[in-house]
Amino acid sequence: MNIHSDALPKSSDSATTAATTPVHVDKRQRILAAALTLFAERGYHGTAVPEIAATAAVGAGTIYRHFADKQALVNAAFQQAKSQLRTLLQEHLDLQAPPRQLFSHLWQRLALFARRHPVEFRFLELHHHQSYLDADSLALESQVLAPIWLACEQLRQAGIARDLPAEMLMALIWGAFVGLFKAEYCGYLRLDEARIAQAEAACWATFSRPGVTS
Amino acid sequence: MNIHSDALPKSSDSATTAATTPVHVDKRQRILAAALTLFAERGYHGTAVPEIAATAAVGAGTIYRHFADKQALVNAAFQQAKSQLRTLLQEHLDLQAPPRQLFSHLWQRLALFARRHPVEFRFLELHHHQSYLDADSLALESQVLAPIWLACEQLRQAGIARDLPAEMLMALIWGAFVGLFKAEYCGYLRLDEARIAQAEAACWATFSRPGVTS
Amino acid sequence: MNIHSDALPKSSDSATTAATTPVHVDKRQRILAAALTLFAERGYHGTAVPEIAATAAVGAGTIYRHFADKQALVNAAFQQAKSQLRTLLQEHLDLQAPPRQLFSHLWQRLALFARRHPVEFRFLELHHHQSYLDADSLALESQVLAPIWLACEQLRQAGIARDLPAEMLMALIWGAFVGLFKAEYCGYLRLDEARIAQAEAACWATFSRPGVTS
Amino acid sequence: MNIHSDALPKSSDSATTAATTPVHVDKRQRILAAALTLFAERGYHGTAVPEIAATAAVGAGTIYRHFADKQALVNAAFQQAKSQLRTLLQEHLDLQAPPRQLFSHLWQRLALFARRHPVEFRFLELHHHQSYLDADSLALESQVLAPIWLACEQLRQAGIARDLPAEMLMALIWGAFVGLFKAEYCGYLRLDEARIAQAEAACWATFSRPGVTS
DNA sequence: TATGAATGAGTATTCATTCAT
DNA sequence: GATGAATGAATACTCATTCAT
Repeated sequence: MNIHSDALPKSSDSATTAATTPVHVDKRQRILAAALTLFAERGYHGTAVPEIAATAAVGAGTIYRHFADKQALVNAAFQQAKSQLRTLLQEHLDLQAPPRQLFSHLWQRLALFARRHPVEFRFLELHHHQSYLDADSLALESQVLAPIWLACEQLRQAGIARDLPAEMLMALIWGAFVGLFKAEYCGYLRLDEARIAQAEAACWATFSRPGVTS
Repeated sequence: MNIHSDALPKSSDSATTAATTPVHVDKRQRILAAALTLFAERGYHGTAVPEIAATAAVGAGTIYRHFADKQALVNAAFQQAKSQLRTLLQEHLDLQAPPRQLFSHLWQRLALFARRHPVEFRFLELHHHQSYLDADSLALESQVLAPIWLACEQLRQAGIARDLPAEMLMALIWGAFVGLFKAEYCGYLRLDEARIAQAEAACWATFSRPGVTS
Repeated sequence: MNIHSDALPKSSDSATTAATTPVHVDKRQRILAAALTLFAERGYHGTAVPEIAATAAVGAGTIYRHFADKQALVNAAFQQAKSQLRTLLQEHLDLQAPPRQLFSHLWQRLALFARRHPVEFRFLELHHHQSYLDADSLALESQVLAPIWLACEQLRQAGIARDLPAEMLMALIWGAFVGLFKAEYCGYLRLDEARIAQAEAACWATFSRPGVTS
Repeated sequence: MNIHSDALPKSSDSATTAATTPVHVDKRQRILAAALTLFAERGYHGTAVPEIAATAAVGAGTIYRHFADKQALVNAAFQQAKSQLRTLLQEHLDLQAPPRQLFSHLWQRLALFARRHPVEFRFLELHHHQSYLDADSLALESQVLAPIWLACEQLRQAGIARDLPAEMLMALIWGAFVGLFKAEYCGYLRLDEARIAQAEAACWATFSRPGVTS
C-alpha cells in the first residue's frame, strides 16, 4: 500500500517537473529517506522519532501526518526498499537466457542495488524478519523471492544447478553476496567491478553442478 | 534456560576453588545468558535491563554489581560469545592438514558452534553491533579472524584457494554459512548433517581454485 | 447533526438580511453547535479543536477566524447556551402571577429548555466550568439568576416560600431539576409530561412553606 | 479490587503503628489523594500525570509502579471515593428506624461525607458516568445505590414516600443535596448545621407523601 | 476568505540507573 | 552483597495554533 515510485527519476524530462511535485509527496519521501538512513545505522529501537524528523528537516508532528506511528513508518520504509530491490531484479530479466548468463545478470543486478541504494541494502539486511514488520511487508518479501526460487528449481531440474533445495542455493548465494558487501562496508575490503565479477564467478561454482562448464 | 557451561571452570570440587565465590560467578553467568538471549531476540535497544534481570532471576540492581552499565553488559556478552566461537574454531585445529580437510574441519566447527550455541550465533550475526561495541570487543573480532586469514593466504599462495584477497574469500564463505543458518532460523529450510556437508562441498567450490580436486 | 435553529433569525429571505453575510453566520453557528456537542460529551480538555472543525465541516483554521482561541470558543458556547436558557426562562414570565403558577411556569420552562436544547443543558450542567470561563460568562450566569432570586425573595417575604435564603431555595430546586434530567440521561428513568409535573409538585413542597396550599 | 481501607484510623491504637506503615502503601495513598484533588479541580483530561506526581511529591515514574496507566488511576480514585461514601452511608444504618428518622440519618451521613471528604464529594459528582470509568467502577456505583433504592421502594409501598419511582425520588433528593453543597462551594452561600437541617426538612417535603407528618 | 498541512510545546509512559534497606 | 522501589530523563505521540496557498 505504501509503495511509491522510487526517488530515482523515471522520465528524462522529470527534472523540469520537479518544481511542481507536490510538497506533500516530497516531505513524505524525505521522512522515508531519513528513517531508512537512521534505521539502517542504529536499528529500529535505537532510532528516536524526533531524530528522524530532524534529519528529514520537518517537525516531529509532521511524521504523524504521513504515518500512523513508528511501526507504520518502518514498514513503509521496508516496503519501499524491497520494492526497489524487486524492480531492479526483475528489470530486463530474461528467464530463458543461458544459465550462466542468467546467474550473472541477477548477480549484477544485486550489485547494482547495493551500489545505487546502499542504505536500503543495509536496512533490508538489518531488518530481515523483525517483530515489528507487518503482514504486508512479509508478503512482499516472498514476492521478491518467488521468481528466483522458480529459476533455481528449473536450473536444478535441468541438471545445471547443484542438486540441492532451491532454498539452500538461494541462502548460500544471497548469504555470500551479503557477506561480500558487508565486509566492504565494515572496511575489510574495497570492491570494484572486477572484484564483483570475480566473486560472481566464485559463487557460480557454489551454485552450479560440478562439471558444468562455467 | 540458556545457561551454558562456558570456558569458566565448573569442576565438581569448585567449592574449593577460592578466589571468586561460585554463587557470584553463577549469577554473572545467568545475567550474561539472559542478556544474550534477549539481545538476540529483540536487539540491544529493544531489550530493557529490568527484563534481563527478571529473566536471570536476579534483582535489577544486581546487574550493576557485575557490569558498569548496559553497554558493558552487551560487550561482555559479545566477548563471551566470540570467545566461545574462537575456542571451538581453534580446538583440534591442524593448520598443516590437507587443504580440503582443513576447510571441512573449519566448516564443521562453525556448524558445531551454530548448533551448540544457537543463541550466541544469532546474537553475533543477526545484529549490527557497531554503535555500542568497545575496543576490546572489536579487537577480539580480529583475533578470531586472524588465524583463518593466515590459512587462507597460505592456501592462495599454494595455488589451492582462488586467487582472491583472503578477506574476500572469508567474506563469501562466512556469508554463505550465515545465510544458510539464518534461512533455517527463518523457517525456509531444515538442516541436517547431510545438508550441512553438501553446503560445505558447494562452498569449497567457491573457495578453491577451479581445477583443484575436491 | 446537532445543529440547532437557535435564536438567530433564519427566515427564508435571509439572503437579503445584509450586515453579516449569512454564510459567515452559518459557519460560526456550525462551529458553536459542534463545540457544544463535543464539549458536552467529552468535556473541554477532552475535545480537540480539529475534531470540532471536522464535526462543523470547516477547516481547522476557520475556527480561528471566528474565535480568538479555544477558550474564547468555549466561552462563546457557554454564553450562547446560557442566553438560550435565559430567553426561555424570561419569555412569557409574569412575576405577578400566583406563586404556585409562577413556580410551575418556571419549572415548565426549565423542562422546555432541557427538551429543546438537550446538548446545551448537559453542557451547562455536566461539567464544572470554573477554570476556563471568563468574566463575561460569569456575569451572564448572575444575570440569569437575578430575576429568579428576586422572585424567591419576594415569595419568602410574602410568607409563601420557606423561610430560607433565596440562594438555598434556588440551589435545592435547581439541583433537584438537574438531578432529575441527569438521571434520565444516565438511563435510570424515562421522563414524560406527567412525570415532570409530578416532580414539580414534589419540588413545590420543598420550596413552599409548610401549610401553604399547593 | 483497588479498594483499600480509608485513610481514616480504624483502630484506636493505630497512631502507634503509623511508623511501621509500609512506605509503599503511603506513597500509593499520596498519589491517590493528589489525583483526587487535581481531578476534582480540573477534570480528568485537564490534569497532567506529572502534575499529580509533583503534588504527591513522588517521581513521575513512580505513579506507574502503582497504577497501570492514567485510566487505572482515575478508576482507583473513583472506587476509593465511592467506597468511602458507601461506608459512611451504611455505618449505623437502621433500615427499621422510623421513616423520618431514616431519611434524616441518610441526609446527615451524606452531609458528613461532604464535610469529611469534600474533595471526594466533588470528584464523584464531576466524574459521574464518564467514559474512562471501567466496569468495576460502574458496578460499585450500583452497589452504593441499591440499598437506598430498596428503602425508597419500601417507604413508597408503606404510603410514606410519594408515589413516584424510587429512581425519581433519589434523583430529586440527591440532586438537591448536590445542588446545595455545590452552591456553597461556588460561594453562593455558607452552610452550617442549622442550614443543613433546614434543607433536610425541605427535602423531606419533596420525598414524603403530602399529609404524612414530618 | 477559507483552508488544512505543518509545527513544536506538551502529554502519557518507559527504562537505565541509583540507593535505602 | 543483593534487592527492587524510586527516579527523572528520554521517548512516542497529540493537539492548539499558525500561515502559505
